[in-house]
Amino acid sequence: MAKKGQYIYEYPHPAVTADCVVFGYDGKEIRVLLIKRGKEKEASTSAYAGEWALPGGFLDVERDLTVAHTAIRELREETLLRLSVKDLKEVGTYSEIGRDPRERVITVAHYALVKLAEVHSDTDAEKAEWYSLSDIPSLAFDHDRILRDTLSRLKRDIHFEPIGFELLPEVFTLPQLQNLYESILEVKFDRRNFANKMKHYGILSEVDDGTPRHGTRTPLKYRFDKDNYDRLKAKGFQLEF
Amino acid sequence: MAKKGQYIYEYPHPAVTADCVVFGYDGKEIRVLLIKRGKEKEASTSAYAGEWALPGGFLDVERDLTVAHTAIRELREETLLRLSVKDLKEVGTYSEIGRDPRERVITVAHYALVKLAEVHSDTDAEKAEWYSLSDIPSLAFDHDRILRDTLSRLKRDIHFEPIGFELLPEVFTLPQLQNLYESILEVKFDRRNFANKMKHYGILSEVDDGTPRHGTRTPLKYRFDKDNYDRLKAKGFQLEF
DNA sequence: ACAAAAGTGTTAGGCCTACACCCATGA
DNA sequence: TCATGGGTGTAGGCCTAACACTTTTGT
Repeated sequence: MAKKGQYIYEYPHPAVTADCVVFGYDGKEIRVLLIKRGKEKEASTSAYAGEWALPGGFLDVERDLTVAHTAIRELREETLLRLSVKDLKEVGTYSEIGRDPRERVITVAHYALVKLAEVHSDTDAEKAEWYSLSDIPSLAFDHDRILRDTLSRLKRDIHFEPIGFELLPEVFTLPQLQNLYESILEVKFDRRNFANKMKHYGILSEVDDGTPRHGTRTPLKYRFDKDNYDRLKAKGFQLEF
Repeated sequence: MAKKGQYIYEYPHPAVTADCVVFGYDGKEIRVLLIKRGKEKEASTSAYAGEWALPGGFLDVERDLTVAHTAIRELREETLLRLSVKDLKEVGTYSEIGRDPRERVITVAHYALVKLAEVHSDTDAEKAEWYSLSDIPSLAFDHDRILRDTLSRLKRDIHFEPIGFELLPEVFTLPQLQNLYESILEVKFDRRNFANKMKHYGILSEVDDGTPRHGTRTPLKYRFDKDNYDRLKAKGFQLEF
């Protein structure tokens, strides 16, 4: 962060922060990465000390190229998770007077999808934790609202974006994919129709891992066909459900 | 605005502005409201003096409840257009270092749809002007980019929102509605299919204005059935095109 | 042995798309 | 009278949704 000192303006300026809702999928349900705010009395930074919050922090006016950069920097510092700006989607701005008790703070909320299995071990640093959606504690500031809004956004985006790509491991099964959609949208699909539709899009390629497969009890493995997906997306499509 | 003085912070703070892309429909094409930036040397406010820009301005840290309030306040001051916060949709945040030559300025872009016919006369105040999309001058700051982004957003939103409600007068004709969709999406539709689909949704009610209508040369008049629309929207629908 | 998980194909109905003619008005 | 604009209906194709049985594994 820029060094502490005296910064003088002719008119009052707000502080700006970036927050990030990081979603992961543990194979069963969607989880969200939360951090525990430091209890230490660090002067003015102790608002909502000890409470859970979305990862995020103050814009470094002199160094952060955009607020998205703020978000990834804070994410790295607070949770050791290394994302890049293109992994983030902007959700919206929260600017109500009084949303931060210290001073006027405007935050820009983002969200990101990560392959939980692959980052899991990196992120137990410090005080970050993956919470199941059904189990979210009450959050600092207006972060409850931000999380709710972001969830609706995710539900909408899932129709247009390859959510599966980003939340599932490289190789996955159809039941996993279906379960992912079902848990985000909170609905149930017919197995056969789901498979038909997915195969029809032509964005899945079967992975032959050698195992002979006698029965059908063990699901087939697939991988996303990124090329086909990109081609499809370019022509403007949507995954219907 | 808050009174001028000396405002001191321990860390540098950015300035925050809100901008607004106001779309209107003149019965033929979509237009955008632009303002001409003051030429007068008002100290630091003279960036891009004399150029066209989106209406907008600085957040009043002490008085604007949210950045959306900033947008409607500035809109009123600069163009005499009176909108309310619920008329605005947030498009996104623009925060690149250097996007404003004066200091670090982060802007939150919004858009609004207005019934051009009904506000037209109020807005010729000062230096505001409605520009056809095919005729946009080059704009101050990164406002070109903001406008482009907002247009794509509008094209997306049109599938989910009752754009017609907000851009057309109370009473309108099917050809008008079709032309509106066609000019936003830059495509052409089959007249019969368009009419079938629209009527099928059940959100149009025919307006009987007494005229006997011999031929079919004069189009029928309709009004949106807001109740039906809201009901439809609540169950989650989308206008397909 | 029984319950749970996964693979697979067909049919009916609805929605989208393509398409042509008639009438009235204004030039 | 001719061109333009606007209203109207239908048939075919595609996509969606509903639906049952078999196999295997684990308990």
